[in-house]
Amino acid sequence: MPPPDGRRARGDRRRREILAATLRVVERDGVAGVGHRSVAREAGVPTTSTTYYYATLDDLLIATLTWSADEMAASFRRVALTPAAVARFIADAAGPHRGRTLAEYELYLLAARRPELRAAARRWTSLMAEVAGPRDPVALRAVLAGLDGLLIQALIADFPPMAEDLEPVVSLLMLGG
Amino acid sequence: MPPPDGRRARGDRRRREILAATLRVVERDGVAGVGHRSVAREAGVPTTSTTYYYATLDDLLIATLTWSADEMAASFRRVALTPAAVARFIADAAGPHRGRTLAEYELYLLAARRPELRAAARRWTSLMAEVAGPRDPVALRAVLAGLDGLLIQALIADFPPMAEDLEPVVSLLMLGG
DNA sequence: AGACTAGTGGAACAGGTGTTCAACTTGTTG
DNA sequence: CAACAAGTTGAACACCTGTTCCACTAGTCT
Repeated sequence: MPPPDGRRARGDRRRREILAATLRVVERDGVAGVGHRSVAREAGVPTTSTTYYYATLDDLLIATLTWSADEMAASFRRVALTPAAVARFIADAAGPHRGRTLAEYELYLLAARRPELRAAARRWTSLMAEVAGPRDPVALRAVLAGLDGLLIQALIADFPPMAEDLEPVVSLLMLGG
Repeated sequence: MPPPDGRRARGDRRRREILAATLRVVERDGVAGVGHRSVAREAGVPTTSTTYYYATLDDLLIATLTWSADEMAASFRRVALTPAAVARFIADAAGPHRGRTLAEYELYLLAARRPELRAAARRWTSLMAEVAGPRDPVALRAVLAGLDGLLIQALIADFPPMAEDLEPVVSLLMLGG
């Protein structure tokens, strides 16, 4: 294997820091708040380094949102497929991880206008489909749609819903299959 | 009744034209594309008239999105509560009325960050709840979430789904109640 | 008639934007 | 060592932004 290049190692670290800073900005101010300067300020680096690692703002945004979607999908993979556990996941997504969930739906909206982002946006639903195995596809679509709807509606509720309140709804949706 | 003031009549007309133009811009380019100049160009009016009728860009955006949400809710009111009709509604929303539906979800996202927009964003779900009457609230929430999810997933599909494909899923969701 | 009001629209201001450039440091390789 | 590559960064460019100002027209009212 090739000897590690110290420069590239530091570069990769900085690239990841910029990505993480961008995600924080999206969580706080939405996609609209992302700019070379705002991200650079958040990451504590000069303005030019964001353009060094991501030629255009679009590249930066796309890289950030797909990365975030991957992380969210991965975290969902660790959820047991019981109504209680899924209800807890939704409650957490709308509460403690609200910013991350918002970022996910910003990606949805961007994907609606840009085909190249769609695969990333569908990541967690297609992962779910894979995990669920070869069940009734109609029931599966119903569950996935229901969970997506519960999530987005939780985001525009005045107070984030509690897992106990979500559980019967989730249960009903999952029983459909 | 007071005699009509020609100036105010024209003014109101222009105000509505600006609103409609803003909605067209949102449909085409998203909330990000809304600016005094882009809207004015779309409406065929000088840049200053948008600020004359809506003091700030925010006012304009909020007025546009809540108006659009009201219209969408009203159009849903005319839908028969059968799986076939609802499936048709979703297919239309993701196909011919795609732009309008996208605008609706831009409002969702904005509402997630701004409490004052939430009532408007929840308009169509609360209207549905009212129409459905005093049914099982758990089943109702499941249906509403399912429809919302079907809509948003239809927006990030590679091809807008057809009503016939949606119908069994809608049917399953509605049978839950 | 004159006074008042609603609406119009061109010009401009101050500030922010994405991106480019070129000089620079630091690390790696022959 | 010299030659090259990777990364760093302040300054600057051209452009676009929201908003304000003000002179102006045209309806309405007494």
